[in-house]
Amino acid sequence: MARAANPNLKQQLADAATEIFATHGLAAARVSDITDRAGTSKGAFYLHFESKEAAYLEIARTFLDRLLSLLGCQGDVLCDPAAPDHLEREVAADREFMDFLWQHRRPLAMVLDGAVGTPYASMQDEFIDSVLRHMRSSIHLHQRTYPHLVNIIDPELAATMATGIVFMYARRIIREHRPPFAVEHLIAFRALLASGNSLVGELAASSATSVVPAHPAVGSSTP
Amino acid sequence: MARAANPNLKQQLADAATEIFATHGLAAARVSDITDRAGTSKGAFYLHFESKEAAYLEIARTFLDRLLSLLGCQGDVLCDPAAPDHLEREVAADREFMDFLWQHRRPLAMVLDGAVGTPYASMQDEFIDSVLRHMRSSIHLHQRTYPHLVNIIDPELAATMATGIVFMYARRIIREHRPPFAVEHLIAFRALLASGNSLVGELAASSATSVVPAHPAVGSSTP
DNA sequence: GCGGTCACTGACTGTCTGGTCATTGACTTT
DNA sequence: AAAGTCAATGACCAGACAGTCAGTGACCGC
Repeated sequence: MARAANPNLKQQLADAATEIFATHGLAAARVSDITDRAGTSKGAFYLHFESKEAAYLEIARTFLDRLLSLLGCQGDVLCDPAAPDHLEREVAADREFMDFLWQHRRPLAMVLDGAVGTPYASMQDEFIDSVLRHMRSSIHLHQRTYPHLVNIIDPELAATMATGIVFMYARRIIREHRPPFAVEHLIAFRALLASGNSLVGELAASSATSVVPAHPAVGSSTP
Repeated sequence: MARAANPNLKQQLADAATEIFATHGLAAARVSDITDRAGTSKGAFYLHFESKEAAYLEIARTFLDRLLSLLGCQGDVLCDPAAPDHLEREVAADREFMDFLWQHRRPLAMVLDGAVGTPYASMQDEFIDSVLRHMRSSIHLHQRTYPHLVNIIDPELAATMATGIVFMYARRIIREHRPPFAVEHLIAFRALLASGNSLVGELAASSATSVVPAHPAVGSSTP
């Protein structure tokens, strides 16, 4: 054996690359920017990464896989809307998700902003699609808990709105570098759905005539 | 006088540049890509634009100014929520706005995706801020028309949700190159607000006990 | 403390592209 | 039709940067 490799070097390079990709984008990022920031040399970079593009791909993939894994786990935990602590679990899951985005705001910025004009531009779409799918299935579960929900709002609109809230949150943490108060927006949105459901329920109960048909689901958008 | 300049050349160059910037981003766009697409020479490009960056700035600025102008005009037209045709006007304004984004989807893509790592990256924020401001004032007007609205939803959350819907729409037209059915989502969202307002109103009327305090505005987020 | 291995270095190369400018030739004026 | 003007061209230049590789010396086993 000879001198041992620095076990942290690849991670240092990945961290530096994440920051540079997030602020400059893939095309404008210089490998020398990355190695300067990591306090190492260009040669070291190419010992650990095939190319600048390969480094981008590896870092972005790792981030997206973690995100998908988190959303997958949440889906498993929340799959039973009849559980007594389901609401608490859901709020906890939302907070965990928003916190995940906050903790990973640099790779998030990199994926959302960094790869225009490259074969990796589709990663932004992958992020949006993942969140949208997650929200669709989440809203689908809500429909079991809140029986009147389907009379109030088209599920696709609700999922789009929830995803839009997440996206607005993402843009804000990317820009302001601090967690905005808007963490609560997603939770508030869910509370709104619950509120709407119980309002319709109470109204149906207190009124002789069924009012529900007068308020059909708005925004039905199945093409 | 000598030979006359081609009066369309600058516009041809701007159109080509918009497309190239939208697909490649500012950093990765080549001036030769632009001139090839416009069917002209590099020299001609520099007769009309100071530099690649200046061309980006001019095109993006023109787009954003048109957007601001549209939103400003809409604000003027809609400032009287007591007008009898106010609802129709509002729906028309929303459709006009969504259609504007569709018609200008290439400069939109350019502004949203194209300028990471340059001094022009802030234009994406300018777009979001403009829409958010527009939605805030729009929701503010709703509060006069729908007196119970303030009991249902925090105005800031509502504005964020509306902006999120617009953003989701923008991302979709950029990706799919065809107007999604989601044009109706914004209009449906407004209908939802109206619906919620009348539900609370009906419930308050039909119930002896005031139910409204049981459903305070959710997501109050004034920091 | 010596020889061997290999992680790491950074000067160097080739390529790519933003921007320039001498030249061309289309069109006008006389 | 000759002279003059200037829009437009594209070969060229200079600088920047991705990626290479011969060299260095830190660390290991002996």
